[in-house]
Amino acid sequence: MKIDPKSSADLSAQIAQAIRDAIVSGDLNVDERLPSEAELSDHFSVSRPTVREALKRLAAQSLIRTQRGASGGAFVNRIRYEDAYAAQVTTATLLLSMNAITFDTACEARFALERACAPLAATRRTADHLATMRAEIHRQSQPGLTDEAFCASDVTFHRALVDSAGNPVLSYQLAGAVEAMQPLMNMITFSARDRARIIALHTAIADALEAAAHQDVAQGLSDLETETRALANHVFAARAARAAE
Amino acid sequence: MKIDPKSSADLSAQIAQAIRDAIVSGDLNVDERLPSEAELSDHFSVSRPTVREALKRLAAQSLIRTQRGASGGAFVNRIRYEDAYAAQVTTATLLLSMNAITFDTACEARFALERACAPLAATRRTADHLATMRAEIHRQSQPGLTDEAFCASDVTFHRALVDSAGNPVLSYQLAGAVEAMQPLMNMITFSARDRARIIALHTAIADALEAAAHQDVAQGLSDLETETRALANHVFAARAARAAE
DNA sequence: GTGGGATAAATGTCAGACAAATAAATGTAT
DNA sequence: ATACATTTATTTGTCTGACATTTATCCCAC
Repeated sequence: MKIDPKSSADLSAQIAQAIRDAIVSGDLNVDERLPSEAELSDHFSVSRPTVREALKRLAAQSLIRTQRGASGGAFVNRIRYEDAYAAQVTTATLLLSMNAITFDTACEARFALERACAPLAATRRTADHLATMRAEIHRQSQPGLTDEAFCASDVTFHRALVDSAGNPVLSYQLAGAVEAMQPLMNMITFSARDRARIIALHTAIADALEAAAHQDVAQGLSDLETETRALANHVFAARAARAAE
Repeated sequence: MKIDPKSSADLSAQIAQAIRDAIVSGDLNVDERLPSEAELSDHFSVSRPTVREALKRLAAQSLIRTQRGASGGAFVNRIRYEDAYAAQVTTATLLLSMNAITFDTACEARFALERACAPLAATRRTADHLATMRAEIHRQSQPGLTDEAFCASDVTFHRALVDSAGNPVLSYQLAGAVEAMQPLMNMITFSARDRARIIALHTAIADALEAAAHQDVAQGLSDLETETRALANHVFAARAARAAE
């Protein structure tokens, strides 16, 4: 574990990179304890605050955790599904909110990914998944539901669909796409007619999933994509026109 | 921007979260300058090293960048596609290497996602994408190619396929799945017969893409998935048997 | 043997200082 | 007046040393 003395980058960044490399390459195993901050500062010939900044960088990426007290220290984290999921959602949200990508692009990706789940979901969906989806459809059809509650239910519905594919990698990739879009979806006002159409499509998807007809699931998702993009583009166009006045 | 004085968590973690919230919620805009470290330590009533640890946490997530000198400071970063991509690859690699998910699961997800690209790719692929794919197929058929070079070419081939869908979100999600699997793929020894089968499938996929026959592209990918999983499982089973001796 | 306190080790936090980089203000010469 | 060099102020980067807090472990009295 070494750093380049003539690099111009921050020492804490270099040290963080050196430790990160050691973890990724397997030189440091899961749950292994790193040297103490004092030992690290000795090893790299820097002060303890500098080492600490490096460790905090790694902690921010969930690569290590720290424990206080005797026999405490920094330990290599086993990356958990939840950590990856949370990071994915944060990154995807920021990508979208900072306009690095458009709503249409995100929407297209989201439904393409969901369609990718359809064949697996048709095989593996359990009664539990179907029950969740039916329950959300019921919730969505209740009058007096706010737009935000409608969106939240929509997210739950789609998460159940994705989870029913039984592949955690797909679940966490999708989570980023779906949850990241929620702030934008929340800007949409759903008329009664819009909701009825969406609920009809949800029902068609649930029915197809129950019948294990994966092509029908995919078709339902495609129809829903068309519907969603039309709705969103309408809203954003109106918003842009109002802003131009 | 406030922190909870009676929370037991590290101050630097709380401060990082407070600033992160301000960024995600839009209170701090892209390229906006944060208060100086001295001002922040005043505001939160903590020392400057503590504030610095918080800022390093955010820097590790590419949420801010820092500049030295007068009129320097910490600025809110616009999340770039490359940053998200790099983070995605790191996370996916660690998830895989730490055995939180199996090779089969990752493989299944990868090909499901690639199939999701097929319809879009069939519409949007350019001559450039096709040329890249043909070139890689040619490289793969050269004798004397090492297994690692074969794998690297395989990755390039698949990246061209995904990029041809023309959706950056799909590209970066796939990058994680494909590149994360490379260390494991590198463990595989490809016999001449294996390579011939894979090259034939690659050719079929490229042909289908050129003909804009998206269902054939999907079918080719499915066949390739079967082939890859059989190969990998054979290798890992042999490896496990040898380890058990 | 068990309980409890002392002890040591480690991280968390603080204060103050200096170094280095950088932009703006200032001064100077042409 | 302009162009260039110099100074100055601001801000991050790093260091030193200290104290606070948490926690495992050892030791001793009971």
